[in-house]
Amino acid sequence: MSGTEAEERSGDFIRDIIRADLDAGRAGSVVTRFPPEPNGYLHIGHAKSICLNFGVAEEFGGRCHLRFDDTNPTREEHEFIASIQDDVRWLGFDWGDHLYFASDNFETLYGWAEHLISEAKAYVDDLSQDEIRKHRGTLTEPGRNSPYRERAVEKNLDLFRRMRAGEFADGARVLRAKIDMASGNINLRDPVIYRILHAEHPRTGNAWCIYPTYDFAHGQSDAIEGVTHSLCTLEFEDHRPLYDWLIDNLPVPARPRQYEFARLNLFYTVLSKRILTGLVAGGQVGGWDDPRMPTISGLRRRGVPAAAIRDFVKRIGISKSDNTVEVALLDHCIREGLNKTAERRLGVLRPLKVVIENYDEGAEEELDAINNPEDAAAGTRTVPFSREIYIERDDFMEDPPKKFFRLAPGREVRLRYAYFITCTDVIKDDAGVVTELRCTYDPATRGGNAPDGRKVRGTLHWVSAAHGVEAEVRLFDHLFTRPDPGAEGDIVDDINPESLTVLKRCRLEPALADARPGETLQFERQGYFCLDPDSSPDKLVFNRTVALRDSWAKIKAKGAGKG
RNA sequence: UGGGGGAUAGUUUAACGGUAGAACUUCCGGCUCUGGACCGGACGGCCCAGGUUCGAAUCCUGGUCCCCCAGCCA
Repeated sequence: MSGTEAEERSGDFIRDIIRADLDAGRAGSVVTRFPPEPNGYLHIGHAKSICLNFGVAEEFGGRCHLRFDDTNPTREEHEFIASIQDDVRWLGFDWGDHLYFASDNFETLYGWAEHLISEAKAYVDDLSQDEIRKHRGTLTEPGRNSPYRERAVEKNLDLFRRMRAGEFADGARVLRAKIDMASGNINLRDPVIYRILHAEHPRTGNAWCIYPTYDFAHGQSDAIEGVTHSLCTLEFEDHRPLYDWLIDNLPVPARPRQYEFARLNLFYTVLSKRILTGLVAGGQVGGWDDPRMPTISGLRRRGVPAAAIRDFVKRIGISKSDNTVEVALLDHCIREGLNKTAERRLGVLRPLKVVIENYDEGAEEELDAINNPEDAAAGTRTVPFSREIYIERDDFMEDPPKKFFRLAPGREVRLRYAYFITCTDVIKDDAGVVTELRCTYDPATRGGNAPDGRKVRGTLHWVSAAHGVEAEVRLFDHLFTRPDPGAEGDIVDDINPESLTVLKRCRLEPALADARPGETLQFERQGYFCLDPDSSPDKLVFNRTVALRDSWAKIKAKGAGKG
C-alpha cells in the first residue's frame, strides 16, 4: 500500500464501515441524515454530528438530509425549526431539496402500526403509565406481561383506531410492540410505540392526537428517505435491536443500518439540551445566543467563525470512547483561523491617559498601520496620532518586576506604528491611583524605528484621546467554575459569577466605528473581537471572541508569590 | 447482581500481528514594531495478569475500572 493509499484508508471507524459497505456492494451510495428534534437550539455537540453526517456524504459522493424528528408536539416549536436550519446553513452545509420531517410520515407510520397489529406484533395496552413501569421489571429482573398483551387482533385494531379518533384521554392507552418482556434489553420489553397526546403539533396542527415515539419513527423515516447509514450517539446503542426489529417486521422500502459514535463533551461546559433550556428559562444567561453559551448561535455571536468549528470537529475525531475535550483546543482552532483572516486594529480596553509633553498641542498626524501582517492583500490604513493618547493600564507599572518589558518611569517603549516614548512623570490621585502619565517622544522614531538603531523591548497599542471612539467591550469566561458542571450538587451553583465582564468606556481607534456585523477583528495584543447585535452607531458594543495567547500572563502567574 | 458499550501521553486521536505516531496543552530556546504569529527542541502513553506467536496496543483467557439503559423524551 502506498503512502497516499494509506492516507485515503485512514479515518474513523464510521468511514471505515462506509468504505467497506461500498466496496462490498452492500450499499450503492451513501445517504446520511442529521435528525434534530426541534425543541432547542443546536450546540457544538450537534456540530460534531452535523460535520460527520454532511462530511461523509460529501466525501463519498452521497447526500445528507436534514430531518426534524418532530414526534413530540408538547415540546417542539417553530422557533427551533427555523434556528436549526439557520445554524446548519451557517456552519456551511446544504441539504438541497432534502428537508424532511418525521411528521410527514405520520400517515405511513400509522399504517405500519396497524400492520404490526394485524400481524399480532403490537397491542393496545390499557395499563396506566405507572402500571407499565411496574410491569417492566428492573435492570436485573425480567418484566411481566401486561394482562392486555394477548388481546385479539380485531380488538386491538378497533382500540387503536379509536385512539386515533380521539375517544380516549391522554395516557389512557398506548400501543406497544409485542417483543419480549424478559429481554435483558429493556428497550425490547414491549416498548411503547404510540401514545395519546391531545396537543397541537407545529406542522400537523390538530390532525393527530396520537403520536409515534422516537423508536417507531426514526428508523422507519430513515427507510422512507433511503438513508443507508443512520449515525447517532452511543446512548442509542441499546435501541439498535429495536431499530432492527421494526425494520425487519415492517414493509419498509429499504434497510438502513444504525451506527453509534461517542458524543462530544467539553470541560467547563454543559452540552445537555435540557440544562441549556433551563439556563435560558431561568435567566442565568441572556438567551440561546448568549456568547457564553456553547450553542452555535452563541458561538456565532461571540465571533467564532464557522470554519473554526469545522476545524475543531475535524481535530477531535470520531470514536466510541467517552471523551471530554479541553476548551484550549477550541480556542486554538478559533485563533488559528482568525490569525490568518482577521484585520488588526488598535483598541484600549482599560485606558490610562498619556500626555506627550514635547508633542505640539493641537497637532495631529496620520500614521500608516498594517491591516494584517499575515495577509499582504489586506493592505494598510492610517491611524490618527496626537499629544494625548490612551494606553492600556496593564502596560504601565511604577515598580516593574524583572521581566516586565512595558512602560515604567524613565523607560522607553515603542507605540505601535508611531513613536518611541519615554515616561518622565507619574500623576496620581489622592488615593495613590495612577491617573495619568507624562512622557516625551522622539520625533526621529516616527513609524516605530530609531535611525540610530537603538532598540526597545516593548511595543504598546494606543488610541488618540481626541480621535478615539468610545465603546463597551464584553469579556467572557467559562460559564461554569468547575470542569464537570453539576457533578456535585445543583449545577446552578457552579455558574461562574465572573463569566461576563463588561468594560465601559473603552477607547478604540476610529476605524472601529465602521466595523461590520459578522466580522471578527483582532485588537492587537488583546484578542479577537466582533460587533455585538446590541451595538448601535451611538453605542458601540464589542464581544471578545477569544484572547490572544498571553505569555506575559504566564510569567506573571509563575512569578506571583516568588517576589 | 440483567443487557449494551469503552479503556493508548494531561486532553483528543492514530496503529488493523512487524520501530507506539500526531494534534492540543505544558516547559525550554530562537525570532519579532503584537510578550501575537512563526521556527526549533523537550517532557510525557499501550488498564492489569496470564496465554498464543520469532514478534501482541492489536489475537485468546481471566480480572479491574468507566459509561449507557428501568420516559407514554429524543
